[in-house]
Amino acid sequence: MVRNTKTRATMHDVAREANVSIASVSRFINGQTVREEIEPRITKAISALNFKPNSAGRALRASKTQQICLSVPDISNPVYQTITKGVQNILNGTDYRLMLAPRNLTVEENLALIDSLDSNYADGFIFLSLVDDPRIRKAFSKLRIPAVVIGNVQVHDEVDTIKVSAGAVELGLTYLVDKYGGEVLFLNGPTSTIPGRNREKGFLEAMKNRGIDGAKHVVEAESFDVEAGLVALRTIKNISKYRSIICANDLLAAAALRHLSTLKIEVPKKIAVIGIDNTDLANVLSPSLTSIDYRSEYRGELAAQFILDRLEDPKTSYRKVNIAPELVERESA
Amino acid sequence: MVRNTKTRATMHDVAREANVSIASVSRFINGQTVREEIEPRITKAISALNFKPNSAGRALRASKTQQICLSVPDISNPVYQTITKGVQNILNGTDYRLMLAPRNLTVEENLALIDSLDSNYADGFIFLSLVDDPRIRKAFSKLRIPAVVIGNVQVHDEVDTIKVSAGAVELGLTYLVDKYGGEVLFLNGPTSTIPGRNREKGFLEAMKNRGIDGAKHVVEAESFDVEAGLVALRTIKNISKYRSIICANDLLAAAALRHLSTLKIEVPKKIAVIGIDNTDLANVLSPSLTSIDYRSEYRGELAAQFILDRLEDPKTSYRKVNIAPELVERESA
DNA sequence: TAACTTACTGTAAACGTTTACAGTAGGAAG
DNA sequence: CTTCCTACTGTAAACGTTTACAGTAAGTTA
Repeated sequence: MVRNTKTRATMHDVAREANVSIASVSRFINGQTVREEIEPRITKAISALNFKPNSAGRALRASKTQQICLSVPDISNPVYQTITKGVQNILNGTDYRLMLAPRNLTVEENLALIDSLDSNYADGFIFLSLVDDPRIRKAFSKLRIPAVVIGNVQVHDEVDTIKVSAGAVELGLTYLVDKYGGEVLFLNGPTSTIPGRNREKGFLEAMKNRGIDGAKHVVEAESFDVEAGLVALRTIKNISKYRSIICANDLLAAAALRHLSTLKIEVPKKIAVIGIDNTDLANVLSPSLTSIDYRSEYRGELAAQFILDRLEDPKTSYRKVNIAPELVERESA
Repeated sequence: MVRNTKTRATMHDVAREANVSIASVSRFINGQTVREEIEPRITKAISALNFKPNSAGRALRASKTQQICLSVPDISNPVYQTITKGVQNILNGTDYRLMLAPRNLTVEENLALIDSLDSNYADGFIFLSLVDDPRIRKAFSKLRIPAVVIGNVQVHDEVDTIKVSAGAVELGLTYLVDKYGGEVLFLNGPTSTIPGRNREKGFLEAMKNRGIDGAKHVVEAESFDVEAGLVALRTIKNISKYRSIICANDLLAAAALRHLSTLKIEVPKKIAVIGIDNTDLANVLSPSLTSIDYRSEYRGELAAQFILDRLEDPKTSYRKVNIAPELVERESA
């Protein structure tokens, strides 16, 4: 009954207090059945000593950290916040904790992160990178824990992947042309990123199908944020000749709305605007933003669920999911 | 030279390969000096075996997890994202990892979280709660790791705290009245939360100083988000009688802008709008939002720095910082 | 030369769990 | 009655580090 308040009670203390072996305490805690008689003794001892199992001891012995590492390019971007939230939604019901990795905007940051996972601080890895590189692919293939990839980064096949299918830009373009006619401007993010490349490709192909050389209708921002979007838009001399703008994400669309508002060009009356990602932002902007939804929160939830499933049963066959884009109409188009 | 590719190399393996004792390997890794002759042997063995120290072993022996737990009410809110980013900014330069706790909107969620920290999975705790409760205070006082509190939740004194001083609403009110005159509406969040209470108090006092009973000029949203803001605003019959609206955060301000835009009431020509928090949102909205800055990213950075400082030297005297509000003028007021 | 100091090294014991294994008690089956 | 099975139990050995301690070699001082 001598309780040391300075240091935490261990399983040994509980075992002594309950007058059972430490193994029984461990088994009881981990949900195995113990003799009916000793169960209340253990419960009592645990609460008397305020015992909580030590994560490190557990992790060391069982080689399980109960942690999932989530890596997104940049937590400033609403779409990654939404994905993070999705992951959290699922993890919170479990006894897994969420580790938020440092941002991974560059190849080097990605490599350092993937490398660090060798220190065994996480049981699973949810990976979302905007950049692609053979070194990333190689490092990734040496990973010793299950991983889920969100997005189109190229890695080996032994992972669950949640991709977004390519049709978003085409979908938006069709909508804009059908509804408004006229010329369409594509405000893209950097083509050094995977989505930048893919979305440009989607735009050019869709334009080609219409017999137009899309290249003249693209303006590329230096990054996927509002500032860069504004800078890019200011390079366009005669923006009024466009009937609509499709933007590679909602932040760029926000930039477009601001730019047009500054120029007193009415949206969508004069120029219609569409974003991609359908983040929380879309409902906050005025006019509210018509945006192409890739179900970010759901993708986060899916990723977390895939990891949990695989941790439970490593033999599960690898799942390859494609999320179809869906246009959500609001005021801006 | 027999390398087992199935299981990770341990320090023992490195020691054997380098023909030194495991203690020397450990010391070398932890930056202590070793005999000049053996240093290259260890380095070589480490890279040959691709050794990475195991976090769990380290954590168990050294009672240090190298993890900081961050708890914010709800990652959906831009202001907490910004704070998270600030924390990340500081942590990324160190060998500490960031754990993102589940949301803590309710008292129960807070209690469960604080309780869970007894499992020793984090070395430090950054705590930001909207709700206050004696049980939280009590649980918090039993915490065995250093903590930093962001915001005005009541806990014991042996923590570093980063508060925001009360003047924000007063500041905004003065600005609005001086600039526009007329009546001011205060769109508040729930008064069941700490900032809701404080901001209401600030508003009522500031109004009283002007000889006005502020109570009639307050509308309370059910939560600090856009939807709730819109719902609350719709209950106001004749909004045109107000010359300006001050909102308890930027999301509510976004709701105000949307509401006014729907009603075709020009901002700031007919009604001016001010938000609080000066989140990324402010620059994205149109008209861009005049908002009262509490330096969220900086607060996150400060919190992380405080934790690191205290982990380095537990004797550091407890710091109590107050962040003064600062009005950032943009288009909406 | 010896005695002392300095600067390092290796041995071995932790840290707090989980779990293989051997053991035991009690009931069922023969 | 013995034998077998079931359902538990406790002992003790890990897991991979860090670190107290004792030991040693080389350099310094007298």
